[in-house]
Amino acid sequence: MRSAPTILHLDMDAFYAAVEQAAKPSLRGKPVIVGGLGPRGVVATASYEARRFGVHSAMPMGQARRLCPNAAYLIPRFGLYRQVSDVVMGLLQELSPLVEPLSLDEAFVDLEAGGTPADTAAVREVAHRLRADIRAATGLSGSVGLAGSKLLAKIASEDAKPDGLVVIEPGTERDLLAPLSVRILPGIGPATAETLRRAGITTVGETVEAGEDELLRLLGKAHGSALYAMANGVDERPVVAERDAKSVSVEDTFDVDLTDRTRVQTELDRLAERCVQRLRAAGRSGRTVVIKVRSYDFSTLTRSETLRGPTDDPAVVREAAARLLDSVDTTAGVRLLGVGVSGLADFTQEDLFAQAAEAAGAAEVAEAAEASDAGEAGAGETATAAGAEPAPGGTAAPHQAAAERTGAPRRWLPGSDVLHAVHGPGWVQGSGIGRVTVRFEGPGSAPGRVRTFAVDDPDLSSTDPPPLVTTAAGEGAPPRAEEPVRGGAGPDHTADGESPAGESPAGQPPAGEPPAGQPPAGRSSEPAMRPNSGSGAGGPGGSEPVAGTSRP
DNA sequence: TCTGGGGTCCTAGGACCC
DNA sequence: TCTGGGGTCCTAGGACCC
Repeated sequence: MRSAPTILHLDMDAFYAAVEQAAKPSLRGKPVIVGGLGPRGVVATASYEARRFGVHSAMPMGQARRLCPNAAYLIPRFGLYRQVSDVVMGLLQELSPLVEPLSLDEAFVDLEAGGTPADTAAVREVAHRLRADIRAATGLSGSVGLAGSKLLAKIASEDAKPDGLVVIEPGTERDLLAPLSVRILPGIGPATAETLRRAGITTVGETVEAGEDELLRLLGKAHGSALYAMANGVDERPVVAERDAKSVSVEDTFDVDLTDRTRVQTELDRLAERCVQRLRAAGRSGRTVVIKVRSYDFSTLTRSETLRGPTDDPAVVREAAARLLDSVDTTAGVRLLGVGVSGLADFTQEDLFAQAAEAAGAAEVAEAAEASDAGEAGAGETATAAGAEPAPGGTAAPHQAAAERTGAPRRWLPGSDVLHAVHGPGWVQGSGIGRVTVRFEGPGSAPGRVRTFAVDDPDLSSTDPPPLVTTAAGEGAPPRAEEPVRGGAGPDHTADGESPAGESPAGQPPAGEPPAGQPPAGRSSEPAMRPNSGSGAGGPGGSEPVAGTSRP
């Protein structure tokens, strides 16, 4: 525990949705929902405007559509989000060498390790400047929590949302936590909360009163003692800059359950290939191959096999996966398949050569070459799979790749960027029945017009997203009104932000019109994402999901 | 239109070894 | 030819997080 609030937690506000709003002026101030658009998709992020309708992360997309039928529904574009994330993480790196990213939109920073004086006024000033810098560099808002531990810093940033800054002064932790639900503590999910509830424990204060012995009895050793410490505001976890991944995995949920055993095997092979590509891209190899099979009824099983030594050979992983599948009955229908590799070791390219030479297996080498060729054939899909981020959407990609190979009509995915020979840059608002609707606007433009084309219009092509902020200084971001610090009574830089996390669903919209009037500039390199929606021929209803039904 | 995808950590039983 | 007691590895499942 620290005597000054020098641990910072940054959480970008409704990140994916906010990026899309920054990129698409006509969506600013409107409900935007990013997630899988297939029949089994879920919400990844809902903008604050959409949250007012009750839409939230992890909600099935069908339910979101019922609650908020007029929202713009968009497929996630992780390449773009990663670019923006890199900018934000770069700003954090300037504050301290100890930056621990938790995801694309969240990170801890140890300000003390970065030389910030250990007093509240100094860290508050750093956080204030950080938020302004993030807005200037990305046009987006982030919420910041400052406290003496990770636990409290994260609670503080949650309390600060959206677009705020909350400081929790060391010494106030226990009193602040006592009335809150146990669910705010990390590691307490639905199941643990229910176990505690049955024991009459619902708040953090009641957790403390129950005592450590009782918690150990209820939850076991590791969980119980961790909970007891946290409930008392004790959290000594350090900010850790870099952690090596311990496993790599890929999985696909299918639009329709797979029943044909040959198809199941084919999909498993594909997943093994994708998994190995990711493994290799990370320069790693692994010893344990895992497959995951989710059945029609959502029951899930895993099977694993540990090899004699680490591998990154696609054939080896594919064959292990196939062996594992032999022991699984799939006749009733497979909803999801996954392949993973764990027990990771560092595996440099040199090691690979050594291994290949040693094995002297010409066959092995040939196979590896063949596999990497096959990988390149997938173009956009491969680029996605090679990234560190999940492929978007709930639907398997193979149909799309197949469509491109056979010259079938292109799919225009909602939200994706396009370029028209006459009208310039825009984005796909929706498509179906041989038509595609494009809105012509970009991050720096005014809200644009909509036009409709035939899906095979030769003037229309896919393109990379333009950068959100194209300025070099200049009048980049508009100066924001003074920071809306919560609970901060008094101008003194001392304790504020004890306002309990109420999360009013009617909170202000994420303010922030990014700079206007900038011409869209150079390209960035977003890998083409083709998560595919709908299954090849004759999908249900024969039309595709349409984004942004709101009228111009 | 019920429930994504990529991870981490923990537990528990059995095999195996000393 | 009644079984003690670790320690480690492997496998499977589950809770949790973003």
